Amino acid sequence: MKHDAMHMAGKPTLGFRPLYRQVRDILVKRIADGVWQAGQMLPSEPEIAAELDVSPGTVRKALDEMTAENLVVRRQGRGTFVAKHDDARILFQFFKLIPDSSVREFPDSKVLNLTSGINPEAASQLGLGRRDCVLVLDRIRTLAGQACVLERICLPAALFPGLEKREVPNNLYQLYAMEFGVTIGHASEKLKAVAATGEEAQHLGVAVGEPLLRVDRLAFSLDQRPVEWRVSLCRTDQAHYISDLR
Amino acid sequence: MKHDAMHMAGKPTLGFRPLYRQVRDILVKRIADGVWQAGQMLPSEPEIAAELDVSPGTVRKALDEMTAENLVVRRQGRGTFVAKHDDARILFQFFKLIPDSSVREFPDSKVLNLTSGINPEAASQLGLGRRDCVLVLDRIRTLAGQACVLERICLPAALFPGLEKREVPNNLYQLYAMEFGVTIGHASEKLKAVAATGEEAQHLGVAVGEPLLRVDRLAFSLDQRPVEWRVSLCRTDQAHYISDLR
DNA sequence: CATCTTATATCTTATACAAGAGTTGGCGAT
DNA sequence: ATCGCCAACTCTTGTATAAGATATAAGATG
Repeated sequence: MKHDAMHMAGKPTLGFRPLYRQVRDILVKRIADGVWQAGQMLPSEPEIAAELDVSPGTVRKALDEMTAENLVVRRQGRGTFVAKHDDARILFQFFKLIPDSSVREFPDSKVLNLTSGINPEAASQLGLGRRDCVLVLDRIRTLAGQACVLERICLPAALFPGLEKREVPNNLYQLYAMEFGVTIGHASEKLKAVAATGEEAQHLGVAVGEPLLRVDRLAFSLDQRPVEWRVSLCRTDQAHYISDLR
Repeated sequence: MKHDAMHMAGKPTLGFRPLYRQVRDILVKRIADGVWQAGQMLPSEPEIAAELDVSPGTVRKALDEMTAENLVVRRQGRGTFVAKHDDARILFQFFKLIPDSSVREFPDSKVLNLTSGINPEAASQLGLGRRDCVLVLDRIRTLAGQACVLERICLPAALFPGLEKREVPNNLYQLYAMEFGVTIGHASEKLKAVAATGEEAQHLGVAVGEPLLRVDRLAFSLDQRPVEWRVSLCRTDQAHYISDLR
């Protein structure tokens, strides 16, 4: 009775999704749509199960996957909560640069520039039309008292209306989620070592030609669409980028 | 009856491990000890369950975790197999450098040097005594026809007896597993951008001072002990290092 | 104010059945 | 008699569900 979906098409296995994955999709969509907001507690597993008319174990398996993706946080005896980008664990999910000889810390930011306009290269990266409006934010970040990262962040203007006229906070991904309903789910980064150009060197306080770590990041929202393109140039003389291979 | 372990100590919760995790530990140990070798098929879930006197679902949950850690590979209808380092998926688990404009490929290697002796710095990284013997392997790797990576690999000599007198293959982690019973479970890498020194520049065919990506990797065996320290210097003018953030 | 009870959340374990993948053996055509 | 095909069998992992254990916090109780 529960497997009607798989028998609708001609071939049973084509287009079939397990029940727990369908449940997962429903729950993810609710978070993406802001029905359940960051930090908020979800209904209990039995409640969700009753509402969707599945067994609690199936809901649980859906939440297992979402936990593995850092989308929700579970606490036994308390409940299940939508992951928030200011939790210590989630904060460093997307910030991989740490000082060589001290504990992990979150950097300060100073905005250099914030404009909007046509930008074919960024539009292409973000999967937009060549003439779609793109927001471009330049800023410099400070780690352990030293100017350390110079970055350019490109966003689809359509998704972030009014961002230009706003005070830009340090924690961008929290802003995206709270004010614009855009939750970053994952990102893929490409790293290179490059030589500092004149302007870059000046901003970071290093000599021209000095090696910098160039991090090219494309970040995706919960519905798997690219929503941020970011290129960061990092001094790595007193810090390093960490990557865990499992 | 199954929870005796938790009642032995004063506090119930201290030192208590769920049954499925105990099963996981047993299975991991069997792989680590070579009882089940790379590529080999494990007994079926019901068989393992009967042998350990737990329910199949418990074995299954243990294998779920091991699958997530890339330790085993499951194939519906076929069986569960110990992960092998020449499977396409596992191969690139530990090799993150890919050419800018072509498909992923695995590099060739040419050994420059292989020695053994005292090396306090490497010994410290590997958690050995300062005077324990360390193997040091220098080699250069070629990607898409271009000398691309210059790396130094340090190993505890005690774990790899006779490695010095042996032909060193391209795929080291497969060698560790097959010939020395050492399976790499995970690794943590620290990345920096550095300037090429004279010798480095010569080996890689770049100018002195050219930016290189320096990857400092510590790799751990299944029992969580560091067994390989590797520093790789990479040209990134035609390749990049990828990192997925989830 | 400390302790116990209770309600409710997640966590663990168990069981039944479905789906995928070889293997085997029957059966007909050649 | 032999080859090829296909159905049935049997083994595997995958999915769905349910019941009891454990953890947490709030309220009752002394």
